[in-house]
Amino acid sequence: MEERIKKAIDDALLQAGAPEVAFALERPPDAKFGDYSTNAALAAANLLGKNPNEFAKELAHLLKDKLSEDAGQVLVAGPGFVNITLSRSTVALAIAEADAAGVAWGKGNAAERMRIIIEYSNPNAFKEMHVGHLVGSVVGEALARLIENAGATLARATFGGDIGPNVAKSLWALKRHDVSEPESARQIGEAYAEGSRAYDSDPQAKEEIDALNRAIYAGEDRVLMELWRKGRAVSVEEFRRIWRLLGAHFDFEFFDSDTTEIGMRVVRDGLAKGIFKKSNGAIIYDGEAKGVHTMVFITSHDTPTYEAKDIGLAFLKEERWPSDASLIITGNEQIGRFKTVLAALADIAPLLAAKTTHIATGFLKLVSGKMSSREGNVIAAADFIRDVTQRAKEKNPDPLIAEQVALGAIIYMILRQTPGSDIIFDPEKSLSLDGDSGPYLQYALVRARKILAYAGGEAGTNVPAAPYAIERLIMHYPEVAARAARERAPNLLVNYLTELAGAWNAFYATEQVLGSPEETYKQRVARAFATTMINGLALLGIPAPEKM
RNA sequence: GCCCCCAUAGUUCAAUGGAUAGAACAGCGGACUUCUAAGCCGUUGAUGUAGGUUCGAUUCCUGCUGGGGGCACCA
Repeated sequence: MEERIKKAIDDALLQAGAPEVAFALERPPDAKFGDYSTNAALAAANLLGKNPNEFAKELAHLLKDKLSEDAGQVLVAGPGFVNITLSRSTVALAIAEADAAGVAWGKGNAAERMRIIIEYSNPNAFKEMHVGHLVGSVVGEALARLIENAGATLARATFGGDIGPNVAKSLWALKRHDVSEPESARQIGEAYAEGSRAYDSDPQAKEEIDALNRAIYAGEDRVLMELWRKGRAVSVEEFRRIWRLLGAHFDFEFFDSDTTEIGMRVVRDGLAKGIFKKSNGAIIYDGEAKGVHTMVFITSHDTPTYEAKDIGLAFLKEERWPSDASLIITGNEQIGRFKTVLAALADIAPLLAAKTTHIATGFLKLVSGKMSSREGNVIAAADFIRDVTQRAKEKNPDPLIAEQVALGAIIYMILRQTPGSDIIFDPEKSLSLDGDSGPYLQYALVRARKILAYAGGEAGTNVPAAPYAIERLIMHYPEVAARAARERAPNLLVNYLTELAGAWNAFYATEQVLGSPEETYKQRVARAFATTMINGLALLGIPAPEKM
């Protein structure tokens, strides 16, 4: 639909003597302005030095003609917007299309020939996954699904930390307590906190931990490496459990230890070419000239920093899964770090750097302040999910439904905001199960499903004279899904689905479906709504319960 | 000290340079003998500050105030 209208506007502009004007075509802020609105006349009149209102009238006239039976009304409003209200039959056709398309409803082709690799979640083994880590997993998975829905061929990657000083801290404390068989992510996480405190307060511990770190890189101490392998396995098992809950899965699980060798090699090679330089025994990238932070890539102890590993990973990804674009999703505290890494990569491999994009997610913060695993005021991801599930059980004791509702609430909370901005939540009040929330969307769907369970017979006859508000919203779904993918902004889809659920709930409250004169048509609307909601929730990773 | 980000209602969030700045929660007030009240309807209430660009600024630019993040051997 959107494409047809765009084409008509292009043609009309050409005919009016204003070809190639950039314009916006959007859903107007208020339904009374119609189904589509364009500023084309404003833009063109500006360029031609004409009166916007008069030009808009001319354009509206031409458009009405070109759209023929699609257009019910084409009107000029405000400073010179051209507003298009579709005809009854065109809206009904869109609803029939949504109904018939099923799971294919809303699939796009904008990214059809693209191979895209997306990296997210990036947990640290030897630390417990806390609620903050949910953000990257949830945002990454939603983006992955949106981009896939836009037609791209996608690979999901995650880059886990399994080597480096933080690992040494955890192992140091485990050794201290003579643990040789770590049993839980919690135990390992607590060991990390202990090692971390000792590192900061006890000089002798610091020395031991630093030595341990080098020993892990060297990999020659068999007892130590055995403990490392076991601890890592326990951590990874926990990550996978949480990924499963969130519906995330990865084609590639990379680890630090996979990237150290190639990262070191590339950086040393860059040193020879003058891209990096030596400073106090370390190999650094001097970012001054490019306006980025100067950072160490290889330490004076000849161990790689995360920066060198990121460089190594970029090459490793390219080797394993060549792509047209590479997306890396991390917390926004890493923005500065990635500017340096990408600046360095641009010097080493310009093409690789050009197709790599860093996307920052917001930080999840407590009302009381920020969480820190060393200070121990963290909420473990697993505990958090369990607590919210518990609260959901107060309304519905069914364990499966409670879990679906809880995950819906958590994912919604994370995805509803503009990407990159911090998320603040109050663990006391916890998070919302009503109003603007995941369960609000789920509940609207469940009500539609209930009607459809009762309904039967063929649908689509008895079309009421004027479209319902819900119909006019449903038909915009493919455009919203496409835009959310293009702008890497799942919140656009969240906002839309919330509005959609509200329109459905209003419809539900005022319109009897079963037994009404327009029953068969209303059933079709209900099915089109359910299809849209199911597909939309799936893109976000929010479960779609059968009952609530 | 330098770099980046942010500031919208009591609170948590929206708003490709465009139309009367939208929701939700909290508050206040309603409806309902009907397909599930995690719902529906009504209502009170906001762009930090001073300028600039523009036909038009929450949006772009500059100063100020306030907050967050980052800045060589941590991730």
